[in-house]
Amino acid sequence: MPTSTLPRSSDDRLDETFHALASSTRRAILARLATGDANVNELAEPFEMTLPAISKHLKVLERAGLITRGRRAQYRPCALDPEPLAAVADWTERYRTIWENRFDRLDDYLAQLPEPSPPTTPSETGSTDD
Amino acid sequence: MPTSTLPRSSDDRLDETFHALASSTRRAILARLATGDANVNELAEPFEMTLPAISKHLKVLERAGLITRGRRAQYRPCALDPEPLAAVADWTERYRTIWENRFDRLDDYLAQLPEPSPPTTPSETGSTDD
DNA sequence: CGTGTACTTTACCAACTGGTTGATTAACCA
DNA sequence: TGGTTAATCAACCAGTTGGTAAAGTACACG
Repeated sequence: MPTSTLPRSSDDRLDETFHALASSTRRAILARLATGDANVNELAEPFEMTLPAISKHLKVLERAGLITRGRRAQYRPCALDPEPLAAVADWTERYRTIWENRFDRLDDYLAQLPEPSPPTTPSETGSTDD
Repeated sequence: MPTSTLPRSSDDRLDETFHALASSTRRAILARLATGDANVNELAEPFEMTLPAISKHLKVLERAGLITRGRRAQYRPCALDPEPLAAVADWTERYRTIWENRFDRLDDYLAQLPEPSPPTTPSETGSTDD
C-alpha cells in the first residue's frame, strides 16, 4: 500500500471530515480528546467494543485530520486537531444566512400586514387553509 | 417496512445529518436548492448519474430533514430545509472555542516573553528554524 | 382511451463499513 | 531471556451504500 497522499480536492476533504463525524462513537472520542490527550486504551474504556474496533475509528479520525498521534514508549497518545472543523463551520455558515433570510422574509410579510387583529376576535380569520 | 418513526436521539439525528452531508453529490444538490426549489430532473441534470441514483440521494437528504418534498402534478419539487444544520453548527461551535484557546494560550505565552525584540534588528532573530 | 413525461420501486451488483477473533509487532520490566 | 502491556494487523463476516437496468406508478395531454 503506497499510502497514496494524492492532492485531495477540498470537496474530498469535506467528504472525509463529514464522514468521520457521522458516527457518535467517533464524535464521543473527539469529545473525550477535547478534555485532554489520551491513549488508545483510555479512549476505548467507555465503549463496549474491542480494541481493534477503536483502532479503526482512530484511523478514520486520523485520515480526516481530526486527530494526530504520537509515540511514547508502547503508547500511542492521541490529540485532538479541530482544524478541519473550520471547513465544516464555513460550509455550514453559508446555509445559516439562507435559514435566517426565511425568517426575515416572514418578518417582512408580517410587518406589512394590514392589521394585527387582536387575539380577542378569533372569528373572521380564514379557516379554509390548504 | 413500517417506516419506523421512532423517537431518535439527538446523537442519532446528528449521525444522520453528518452522513447525509458526507457526499459531495448531496452537498451539490443542497447548493443547487439554495438557489431555489427544483424538480428531480433539474437536480439530476448536472450529474452523470441515472435518475434512480439521484432519487436515492434525495431520500437520504429527506430522511435527514435537509430537504422537504411536495407534489405538483407529476413533479416532486424539492426545497431546502437547513434547520438540521443548526445542530451541526452548534456541535462544531463547541470545538471552535477549543481551537481558539490554543492560540489564546500561545498568545499568553508570547505576551509573557521577556523582550519583544523590535523588527529593526533583523539579526539575532533565530533563523535556525527547520 | 392511449401515449408521453416525471419519478419511484424493485432487484441486483460490487465495494465499503463496522464489528469480531486470533496472530503479530513493539516497548518496557524483571 | 522471557513475560507483560499497548496497540496494530490480517482475515473474516453481516449489513449498508451507491450505483445500475428494468419495471411500475401517477399525472397530463391529445
